[in-house]
Amino acid sequence: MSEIDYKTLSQGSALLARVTIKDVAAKAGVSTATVSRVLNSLAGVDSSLERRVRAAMQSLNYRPNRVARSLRNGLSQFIALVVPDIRNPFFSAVANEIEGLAFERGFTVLTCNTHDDPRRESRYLDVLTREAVAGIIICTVDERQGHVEAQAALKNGIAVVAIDRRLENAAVDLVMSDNFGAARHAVSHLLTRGHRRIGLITGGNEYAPARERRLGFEQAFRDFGLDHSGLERLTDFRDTGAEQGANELLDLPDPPSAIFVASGNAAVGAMRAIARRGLKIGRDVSLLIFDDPEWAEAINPALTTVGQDTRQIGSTALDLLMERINGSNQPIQERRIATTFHDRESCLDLRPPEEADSYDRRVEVADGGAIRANQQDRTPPEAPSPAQGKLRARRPARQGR
Amino acid sequence: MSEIDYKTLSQGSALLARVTIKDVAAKAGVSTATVSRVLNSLAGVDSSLERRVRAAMQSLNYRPNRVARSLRNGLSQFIALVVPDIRNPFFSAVANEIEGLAFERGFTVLTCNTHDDPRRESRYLDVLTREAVAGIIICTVDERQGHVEAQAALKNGIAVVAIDRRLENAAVDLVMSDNFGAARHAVSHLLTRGHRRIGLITGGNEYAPARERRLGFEQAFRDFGLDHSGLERLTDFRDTGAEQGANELLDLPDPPSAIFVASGNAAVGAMRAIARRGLKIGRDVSLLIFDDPEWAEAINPALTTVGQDTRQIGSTALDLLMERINGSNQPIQERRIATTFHDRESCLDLRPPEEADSYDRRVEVADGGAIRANQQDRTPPEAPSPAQGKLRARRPARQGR
DNA sequence: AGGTTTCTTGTAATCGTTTACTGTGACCTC
DNA sequence: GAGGTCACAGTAAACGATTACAAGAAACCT
Repeated sequence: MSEIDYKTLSQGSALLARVTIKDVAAKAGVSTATVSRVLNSLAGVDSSLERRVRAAMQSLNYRPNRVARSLRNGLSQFIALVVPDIRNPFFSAVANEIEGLAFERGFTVLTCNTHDDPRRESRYLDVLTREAVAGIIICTVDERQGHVEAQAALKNGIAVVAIDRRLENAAVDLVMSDNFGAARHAVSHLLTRGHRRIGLITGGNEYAPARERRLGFEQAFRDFGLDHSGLERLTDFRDTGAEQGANELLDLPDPPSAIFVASGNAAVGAMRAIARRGLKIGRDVSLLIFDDPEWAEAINPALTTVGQDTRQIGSTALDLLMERINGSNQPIQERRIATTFHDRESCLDLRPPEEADSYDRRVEVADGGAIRANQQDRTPPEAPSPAQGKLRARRPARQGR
Repeated sequence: MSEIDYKTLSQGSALLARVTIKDVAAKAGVSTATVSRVLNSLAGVDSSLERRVRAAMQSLNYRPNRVARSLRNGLSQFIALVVPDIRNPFFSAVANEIEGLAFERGFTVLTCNTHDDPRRESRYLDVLTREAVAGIIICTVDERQGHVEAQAALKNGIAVVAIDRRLENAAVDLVMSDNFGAARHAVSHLLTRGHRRIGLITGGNEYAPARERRLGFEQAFRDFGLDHSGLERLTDFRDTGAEQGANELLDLPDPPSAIFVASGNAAVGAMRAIARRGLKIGRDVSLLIFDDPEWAEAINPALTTVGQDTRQIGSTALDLLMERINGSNQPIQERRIATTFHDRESCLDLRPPEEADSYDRRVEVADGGAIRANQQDRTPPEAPSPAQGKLRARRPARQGR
């Protein structure tokens, strides 16, 4: 706040003389080694000296230089989060969780958008390695090839954890939702309510979550002793692809009575397609989506969704990463995170009223699709609790729509 | 890929011997100074030497150590983005833009969520200063106090640019939407269509954008020669506050015929309130929201919105920041970014059919609310082009609803 | 008292760059 | 040919921390 400040300020990028460990040492009348020891609270410093050092640090308002520390230690206090697109609510929610917890542990998060571009991903990983980040949490663009750069990072002592997508051939921990179980449960929900022609819009086979969700979709049909309807549309996880997929499905001579969209991003596209042709969700066509963005509950009709536990995914990934950073040699882990099924208003019950039974509105789904009632539910008159693993239709078929 | 790699890999955080500038110098038979000169493409290196050095770098696969460089230079290749909440689509869109452009310029982005907590913000700024980031783009939590830490950063030669919120008493550039004009235009839209009781849900007075949007709201009434309706609800920019505000408005004996929600986040809360009481947007109550999240267009009815130009905000902020980083001494700048009005389906036209005139569906709003037709429009049969600055109602009053 | 151990502190090397300064020829000029 | 300039390359000192090692003092033992 003195005049000097304004002078340097007006000089643009001129650097103020910063207070270093040397200044503290001089002020306290000790060596820099001692200051450093106090700084890192290493044992073996006389308490009177320590007090003097701390006082000096205080009065000089000393803040250690993190860059110098990184250079010396070979590791920084950064962790990186590498995702395809931070605008995707799923990723921004995960990012939010990771950032919050990391900060509390003294780490700062580097957010790296790859925009689904493998070259960008590898350039990022290269930079991150050179910045000596302590760890990387990554949702790779290319499950097959991503491991190359990841190995390089590992070789440099950087911890790596994969989220949401597999990193094949790389010895890294993985955290992702129980996609198979969630999809299976969701589609069972539709089948139970009489839907038989169910469309699926999902990403291509190259991503584990897309594969697993499709498999869950098909498994649900098998659980009911039905052939799956052949209404799968493998597009990408973006809204434009999904819009096209939805258009194709709705153009069919015998269109599906319900559509399961396997990602929140894609759901926007599907909804656009539905709206554009003047159809109403929950009346003309049922919609069930994977992911539970904030707005899904606020619109009319409120969407029935599969919510991923972004907080749990984020915190689990960070925990695993921290363990690795701290030198853990545990075997590679794969953690599956339970999802929550939010039964709202976008799925018609096609059964005649007398057959419709009550059910929970909010169900946690884990263990491959087995159903558990959620304690927080407001209206759990009777838990359905079907046969473990195998759900059975109560009625044979009944053509939807 | 050799056995050595796996050995170190299994040792957890053991560091591989990295190839340094010394190795390159040795291999090329020159001094480290020369290598550094080549690296930074400084003049005065014999071309044959340069070739040898480059060859050595190639064959050793040398990558400069960014941390060492930072320590020496006092500046890193990081820029930080400090925002209240990255989950807010507005911020994640801005972040996406900034990240993309920064990466192309060789910078990596640190994302810092303050969660609307001033202490967290100041702790972050402290860390960022110690990490010697090159620049900070910040949407402060506290317009009054934020400047303290920002000054500290400036003193350390770190460039600072404010977005979306003012940083009072700090000599930093500012980039934000033309909030006043956008709100004025949006509310004029409602007034033109016969709405008279218009609710406003916005953030408190402590934030410049909230203030400006409220002022724009009131100005629109004045433009029409009307008293503004006294239906303002100053809550916060979050969904819960907005939900409560909407409930209050809808509970009124004479509820508003339209509600203007001054932020996308808050809109979710307002919509929830509307849905919970079984009202239908665009039929029972008109809704107009600030911000244009992706889903606004996909739902039914599609929401009429004021879209902020997140790309322009991001790129302008980054440009200004880069100029400062490169030592620009330009006077402080304030850049206002034009918004785009998306006229969709959530606002009723209360006029009798014969009075309703055609209008543009998508209008860029700049210069304090003056209207310009947008070239991309599909249906511009006749530009309304009202008197500059002053809009006039074509009919006196007509009580809405 | 001498020797050994223990505890505390300091000295100085180190991390991988950048860069001010110095040195060394080559070339030019008078 | 002496003196001056220039272009290039190398030497070594930073940047600010950490830490192996040495040194000194105190305590303890025989």
